[in-house]
Amino acid sequence: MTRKKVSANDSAVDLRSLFAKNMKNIEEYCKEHSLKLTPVRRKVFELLLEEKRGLGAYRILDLLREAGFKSQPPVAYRALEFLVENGFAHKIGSQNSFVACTMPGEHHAPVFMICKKCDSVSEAPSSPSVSDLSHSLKEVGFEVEQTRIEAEGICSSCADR
Amino acid sequence: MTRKKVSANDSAVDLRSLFAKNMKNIEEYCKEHSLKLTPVRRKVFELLLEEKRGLGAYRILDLLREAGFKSQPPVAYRALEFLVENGFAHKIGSQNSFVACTMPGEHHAPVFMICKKCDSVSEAPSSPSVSDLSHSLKEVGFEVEQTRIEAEGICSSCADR
DNA sequence: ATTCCTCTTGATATATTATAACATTACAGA
DNA sequence: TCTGTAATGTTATAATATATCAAGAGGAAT
Repeated sequence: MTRKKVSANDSAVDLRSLFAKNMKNIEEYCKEHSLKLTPVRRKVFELLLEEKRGLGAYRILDLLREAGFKSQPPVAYRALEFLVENGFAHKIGSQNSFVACTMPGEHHAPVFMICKKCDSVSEAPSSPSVSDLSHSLKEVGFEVEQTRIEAEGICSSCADR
Repeated sequence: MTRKKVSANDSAVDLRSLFAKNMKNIEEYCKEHSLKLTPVRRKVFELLLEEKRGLGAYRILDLLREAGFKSQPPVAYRALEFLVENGFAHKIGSQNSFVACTMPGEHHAPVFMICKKCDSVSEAPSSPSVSDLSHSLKEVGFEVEQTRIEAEGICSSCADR
């Protein structure tokens, strides 16, 4: 199995275009569903996209202020609430932090991989085992509406080192 | 399939004996591993056992006080830390609450069923789909050390109503 | 039994995370 | 333009969690 070598520059380009793509996704989605992607909301989403770790609400608040918004806590929480409600972001329960979601609006059962070394949080491609889980819980009489899975461990880049 | 009718009284008996069994389990486990099940720790575990919902640290603190302990927040958090570290309790990330675990010390991948109606939190018998999950994450390069799964939905008693 | 060490608890203060409540502004539709 | 709804601004405070240092309790080594 040969693999093309990726230079740092290439990956920077990748990141930028990925960023643009995500931004575009959310814009379109909001237009289609008549949701208002206001400046604060957009900025918070940007901040989440730019950071591979989860961001706490107060960290976001700081970043908003650095970006010129003169915000108080509720501003950050409201923006996060909007993003989470509409599926643009997820809350990571185990660390009270937030991450961007790249599949706006798609009702999916997120699986998060949280690296103990570098704190990165990434969303796994949703796996069939999740629906297996719902089925097996149904057999115990529990009707699943939503699942949230957080896996702690070591991410591939940290394992490589 | 015939089913024996269970009276309220029977189930109360069941609950009491289950309680005793769990208490005994943890006592034995502590003895075997030379862990100190001090009065506060024991009481907190009792409180968790008695409550089917998750208990917040400050709720526990109140209950400790009602029980005659003159405790400050760190006391509750320390006891909870002890219980969680040793596998006697779990923290429910999505609600910052704690529940008793009935399989002391056994290294398992807990699955919680959280009822939206009655707030009950119960631990599901661990299902094979969880190890499937670990495998599929391994294929993405992530080495899972621990998983925490929280499923929200409707429990069987609430569904019956 | 005394000393020493370690673990646990006591107590105070403070950090961090989150929301309640109400005033103001923005903006779409009648 | 009026008017209603949604969004933001602002202040205050609630809820959750930890840092720090002092004091006590109990085991094990001498």
